[in-house]
Amino acid sequence: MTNPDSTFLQTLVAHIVTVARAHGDKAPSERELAEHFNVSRGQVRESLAILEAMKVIERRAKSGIYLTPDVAGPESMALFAQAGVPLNPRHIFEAVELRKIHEIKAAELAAQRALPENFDRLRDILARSDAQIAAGQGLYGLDMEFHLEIVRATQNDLFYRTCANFYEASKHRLPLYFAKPERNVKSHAEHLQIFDALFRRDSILSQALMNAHLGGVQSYWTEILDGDSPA
Amino acid sequence: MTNPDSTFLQTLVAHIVTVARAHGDKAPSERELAEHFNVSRGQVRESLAILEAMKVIERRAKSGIYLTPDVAGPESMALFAQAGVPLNPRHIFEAVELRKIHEIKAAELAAQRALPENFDRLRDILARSDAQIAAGQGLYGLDMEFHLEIVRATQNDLFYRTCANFYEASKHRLPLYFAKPERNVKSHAEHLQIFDALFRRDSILSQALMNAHLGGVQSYWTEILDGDSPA
DNA sequence: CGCGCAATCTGGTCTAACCAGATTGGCCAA
DNA sequence: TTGGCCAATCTGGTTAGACCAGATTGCGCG
Repeated sequence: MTNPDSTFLQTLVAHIVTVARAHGDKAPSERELAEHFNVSRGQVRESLAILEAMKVIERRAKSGIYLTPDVAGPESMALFAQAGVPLNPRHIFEAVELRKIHEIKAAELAAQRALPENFDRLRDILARSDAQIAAGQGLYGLDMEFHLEIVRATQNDLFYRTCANFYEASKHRLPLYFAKPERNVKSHAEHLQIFDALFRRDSILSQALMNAHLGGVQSYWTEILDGDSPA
Repeated sequence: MTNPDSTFLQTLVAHIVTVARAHGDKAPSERELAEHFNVSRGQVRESLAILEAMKVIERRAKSGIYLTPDVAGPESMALFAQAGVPLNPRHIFEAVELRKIHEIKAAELAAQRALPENFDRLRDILARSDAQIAAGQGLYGLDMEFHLEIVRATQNDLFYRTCANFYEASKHRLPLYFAKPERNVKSHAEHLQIFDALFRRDSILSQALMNAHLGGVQSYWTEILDGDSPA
């Protein structure tokens, strides 16, 4: 998904979904897809293998390709993960809620378990953020780095990977959020506070600050979505 | 990963990891792998595409295939997800901790948000569990269904999918856990209590019961792992 | 001993087949 | 007209062979 040509995967999926709207529907054949996109069949098969592993499609030998019958609603995880797919308010709400579930707990655990190297990395991230802010630039990826490093500081690798996957999936929304300078300044200031609480190993305060921080994100999106078109 | 020939993916990964560890994280070339497993290069490439999407490997054009530089230890998420790969104590600990993070919160939210249909499904699952227990059979998948339904009851689809993926990945460990009859009876009894708390919309109690329930799971694994060989 | 070029290796991509089961459409018989 | 059966067609699965261009390596020359 982070590959250079992950765009192909996305357009492929978009095309497939366009042709086969409902779950369980049949997608174009490999040969058709290959011709449509002007690539070889092998190329298509490689992408289809990934989509199958992601459970977006199902390939039935000698029969065809089908959208995976979905047990829990029309939007699949994979589709959600795609950059460019318009997100509806419900998606945003769910995403932020999940972040809160993960990261408030992460803050609590990180305050207890963070190692010197975690603090070092956090300091480095904050320093770079500082420079970025001073230069009038947005935080973008640095925000993600900061939050992920906190999860990493829980020393739970599985937890870290889960969150990392999730961030990867929502990365494309960052530019929108950090477009406004004042939001960057506010975020950065809050990050500094959180770091302070973590460094003092204050679990309770860390949790509270993280909660407030993410609450801000939540209300931002609410605002945006109540306004005009969703991004 | 649930495909019929997912075994090939597994043996492939096992081979790659074995070889790569000895050669500075560089895996055998596609051509070598193809020959080694007596399959075509296309076949290998399809599997490699999946492994790359899973971030187990990195394919560098014209250079080679490398194990993804692992930011947090040698065992990757994907390896963890594989059935048959021996789990070490750290994995177990992390998995249970992540379950607690997810499911205690899920219990809290479910108590507040569960819809009649969620209760219906939970009742059905419990009824089937009853039958299973009465017949002296293990719970196996029913345990997973119960826990997942609670997450679904939070009405956060993204949350549900995240947990569903995670369960899918650890499914293979269930038979070990539910081999002992008394464990089934205990789990079932606790499930009934949790359902009761949820139905009475008691967030606090639901959380507490879930915490205790998962605590039991935790100590079970601790026991097992302190004992003999990990499963 | 060190530098540079050439042979080699590697992933990336494409074409052209064959296989065997799934699917379908048309033809024939009732 | 209708029912059923068989053959042509389509589909994913899999393989072989070839070409490209950059990465890598190693040999030989200075």
